[in-house]
Amino acid sequence: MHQKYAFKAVEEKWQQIWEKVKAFKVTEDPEKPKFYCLEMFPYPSGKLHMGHVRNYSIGDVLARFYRMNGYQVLHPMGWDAFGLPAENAAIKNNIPPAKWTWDNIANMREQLKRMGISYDWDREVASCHPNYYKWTQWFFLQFFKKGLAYKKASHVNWCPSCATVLANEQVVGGHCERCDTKVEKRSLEQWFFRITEYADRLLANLPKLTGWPERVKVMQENWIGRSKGAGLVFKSEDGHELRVFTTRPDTVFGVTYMVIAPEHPLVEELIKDKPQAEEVREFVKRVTAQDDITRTAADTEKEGIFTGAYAINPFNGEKVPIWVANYVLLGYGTGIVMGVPAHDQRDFEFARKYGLPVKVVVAPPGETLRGEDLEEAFPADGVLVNSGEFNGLSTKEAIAAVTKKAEELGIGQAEVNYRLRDWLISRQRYWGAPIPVVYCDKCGIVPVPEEDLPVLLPEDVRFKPSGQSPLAELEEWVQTTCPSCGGPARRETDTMDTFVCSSWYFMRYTDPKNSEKPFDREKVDYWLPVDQYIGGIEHAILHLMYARFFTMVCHDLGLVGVEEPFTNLLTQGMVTKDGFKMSKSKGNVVDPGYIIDSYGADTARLFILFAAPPEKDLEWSDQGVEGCFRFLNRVWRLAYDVDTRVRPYWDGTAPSNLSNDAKELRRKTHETIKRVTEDIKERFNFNTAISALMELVNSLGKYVAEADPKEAGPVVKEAMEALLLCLAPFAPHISEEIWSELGFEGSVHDRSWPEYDPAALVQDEVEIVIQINGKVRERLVVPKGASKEELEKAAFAANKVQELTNGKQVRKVIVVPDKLVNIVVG
RNA sequence: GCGAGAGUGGCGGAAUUGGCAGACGCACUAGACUUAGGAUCUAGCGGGUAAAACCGUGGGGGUUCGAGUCCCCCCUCUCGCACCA
Repeated sequence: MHQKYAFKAVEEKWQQIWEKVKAFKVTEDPEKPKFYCLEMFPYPSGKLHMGHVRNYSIGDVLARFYRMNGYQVLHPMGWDAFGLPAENAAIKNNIPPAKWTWDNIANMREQLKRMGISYDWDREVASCHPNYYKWTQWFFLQFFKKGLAYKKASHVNWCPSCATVLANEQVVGGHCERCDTKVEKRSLEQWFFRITEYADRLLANLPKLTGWPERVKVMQENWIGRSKGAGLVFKSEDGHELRVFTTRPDTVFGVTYMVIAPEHPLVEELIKDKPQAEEVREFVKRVTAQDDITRTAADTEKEGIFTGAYAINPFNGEKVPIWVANYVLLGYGTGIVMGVPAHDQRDFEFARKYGLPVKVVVAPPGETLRGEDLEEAFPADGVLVNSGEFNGLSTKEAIAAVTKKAEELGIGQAEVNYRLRDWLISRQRYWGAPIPVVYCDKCGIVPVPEEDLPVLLPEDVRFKPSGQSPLAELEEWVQTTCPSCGGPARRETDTMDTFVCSSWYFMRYTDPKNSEKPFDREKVDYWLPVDQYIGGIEHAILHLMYARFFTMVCHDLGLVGVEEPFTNLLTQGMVTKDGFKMSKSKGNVVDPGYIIDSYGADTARLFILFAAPPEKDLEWSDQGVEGCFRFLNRVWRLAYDVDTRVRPYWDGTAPSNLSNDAKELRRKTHETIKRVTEDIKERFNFNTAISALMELVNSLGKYVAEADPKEAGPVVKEAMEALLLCLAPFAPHISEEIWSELGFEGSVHDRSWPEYDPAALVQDEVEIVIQINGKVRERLVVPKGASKEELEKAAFAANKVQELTNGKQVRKVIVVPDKLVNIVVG
C-alpha cells in the first residue's frame, strides 16, 4: 500500500474498472425488493455546477446504500436536452443546436463519470433524441385522441426575449421564469393540455403523498386553487347572458352592481350604441396596456367605468348597473363578477369610491348592520336579512338554499372553480419536439399517424439573429401531404414545451430502448413508483405537477399501474457562496471540475454532504473542503498504519477477555454502524453520518497508535471493515481502494451493509450526572443498570454532594437510571 | 395581509423520547517535529473568573425536580401565495 493518498490515480482506476464490469447495471428481479432512486435529470448546459454535484451526491449515497442492503436499485441518468439555450448558442456561435447539445452532453457525461456516481449508463436517455421524442409525440397523439390536447385562441403570456408563449406556471411574478423578462399578453391560437380535467385528482391525491415535504404540497394546493360555490346567470336589459361564479351565492340579494373584466368580449356588445361607448373603450385600452403585475397586485387602486348597460338580478328583479373594472380578471371564473359591497372587501372599496349602494344581506346573529355605516365589508358568516324567502337562514343554509333555488329556476347550479388553467404547451421555438399535427385546407387539423412518427426535427437549419424559430421558414419541411386526404398540407411549426419531455422520462428509464412503445407495462410496473426523487424546490409546481398529471393520464390509458409517480420527495437546498446563489453574474461560481482536479471526487462529495443537511441551503467553504480532504488523508494514513502494523495479526480470534480500550473500540464501531444506518435511512442526515465516521476514525487512530498489535488485530479488523463499508456510499473510490489493499474480498460496493451487534453497545459502566437543584455538580461512574436506590446512595456518598447539601433540607430526589440524580434542597 | 419554515459559539452545524448545550468540522491559540511549514502530531478553544460562583440556545412569560426541546405572547429573517369573486 502506498504511503500517500494518490486520489487521482485511485479514482481513475476504479472508475475504469466499474465501467468495464458494468458494476451498476441493473435489471428486474422479482425475487428482490426494488428501489428506484432518481435525481432530476439536468439540462445539458455544458458544465456541471455545484447544484448538480449536490443533487447527484445525495442520490448516490442512497443508491449505493440500498444496493448494499440487498435491493435492486434503479439509478439512471439522462438529459433534458431540448430548450432555448441551444438556440441562443446557435445564433451566437453559429453552431447547430443539435451539435451544441450533443457536445455538452458528452462533456457532462464525462464529468459525471469523474464524480463516480453509480449510474446504470446503459439506460441513459436524451429528450432530444428521435428515439425519445418519437414517444413524446406519441403521447401528444394519445392526449389528442382523448380530447386532452386541443387548440384554442386565448390571451396568452408572451416572453419577448424568448420569443415564445409561456404556460402560466412559467410566469413568476409577471416575469419569465427562465430569463426574468417582463411577460406580455398576446391573443393567439395555441395548443393546450387539459390538465384542469385532472385538477380534482391532483388535489385529492396530495394528502396521500406522505413522503413529500409539506410546503411543496401546500404550493401545489394553492396553485390548483379549488373553490366551491355556484354559477349564476344574470341577464342584461338587452338580453345578454352574464354568467358569474361566486363562492357566496347567499349574498345574491346584496348585489348592487355587476363588473366585467376589461378584456371580456361581451364589453363591446354591452356598450354598443351607448353614449359611454368611446369612454369605455379608452378605459379598456388603458387598463389592458398595464402589465400583469401592476394589474393584479393587491394594492393596486381599483378603477372602473359604467358601461351604460344594466342587468336584472334574477332573484329579486332589481336593476343594477354593469361596470367594467380593472380588478376583475378574465382568466378566473367567467370574467364577470356580481358586486356585493356589503360582504366583499374589494367590492366594498369599489362601491365607496364610485358611490354605489351598499346593501347588507348578512348580519351577525341578533345584530343590525347598516350599509351606509359600514367602514369595511362584513365577509363573515351570519344570518340572512333583506333576502326575501331566505331571511333568517344561516350563511351555510342559505348557500345551499339559494343554489337549489337557482337550479329550480334554471339559472344556475353548484360549481367548483379552479385557479389552475389548462397547460399551454406550444412554443414558437425550433429546438423542441415538433407537435405532430398537420393543417389541411380540406380536412382541417389532422394528427400525424402513429406509424409516421417521429416527425423529425430538421437539423440543417439557419438561424437569424431576430431570435425567431427557423422552422416556420423551412418551406421544404413545412409543406407536406395530408395523411387523411393526400392533398397538400402544412406542418404545425410550434414545438412542445420542454416540460412535456420531462413529464415522462422517469418511465422511459425503466425500458429506455423500447422501439415498439414508450415502455413496457411489466417493466414500468416493476420499477414505479420512484422510491426517492431528489431535486430542487424550484420545480415544486412546474415539473412535479406536470409529471403527476402525465402519470395519471398514463394510468388512465392503461400504460402504468400507479397514479402517483414519486413516493418520497427530497427537495435539496441551494449551494451558495458569500450568502448568494452561485451565478455567473454574481461571479461567485465554484467549478466542480476544479475541485475534483485539486482534491478528487470523494472529497467534493464528502464536503457537499457534510456541510449541511440536504434540505438546507449550503454555504460553500474552501476551508471546509480542505477539512474533508484532510479527513480522507487521515483515513488513508490510518489504513496504511493498520496495513503495516496490525494486519499481520488480525486474522486470529479476539481473546474473550478484551481490554477496556478494545471493548471501547468495539462499542464505538457498532455504535457508528447504528448511527450511520439510521442517519441515511431514516433521516437523510448525511452530515451527522459523516461526523460519526470521523469519530470512529479518531478513536481507531488513537487505538491503533497505542494498543499492542497482537491483541488489537481482530478488533481493528472489525472496525476497519465497518468503517470502509459505511464510508463506501459517501466516498466510493477511496473505500474501494483501501478495501482491496487491505485484502478484503471482492468490491466493497458488492458487500452487504453491516449490522450492528447490540451486545457490543452495552456498557458495563456509565457516567451519570449528579444535579443539585437542577445544576450539574458532580459526575460519577457507576455500574450500568444500577438501581435507583443504589444511585441515590452513591450520589449522597460523594464528597461534593455532602458539602453542598450539608445543613440543608433535602426536599426531593429524582433518579433516572443510567442518566442522572437530581437532589432538590431548600 | 395570509400560509409554511427558521433563529444555538468567530463560522458550518450537533443535541433522535423533556435529562451533561455546543458532537463533528472550520477558523483561532500554544506547543512538538522540522532547513522550512500552507504538511503532520499534541493540547486548548461559548462568555466570565486567578480559580470558582455566575451568565448563556432571538426577546418576555409559563409548565416542570429539570426546557434548545412543551405551552402562551412578541421580534427578526427566509420562502411561497397575494384583488382568485
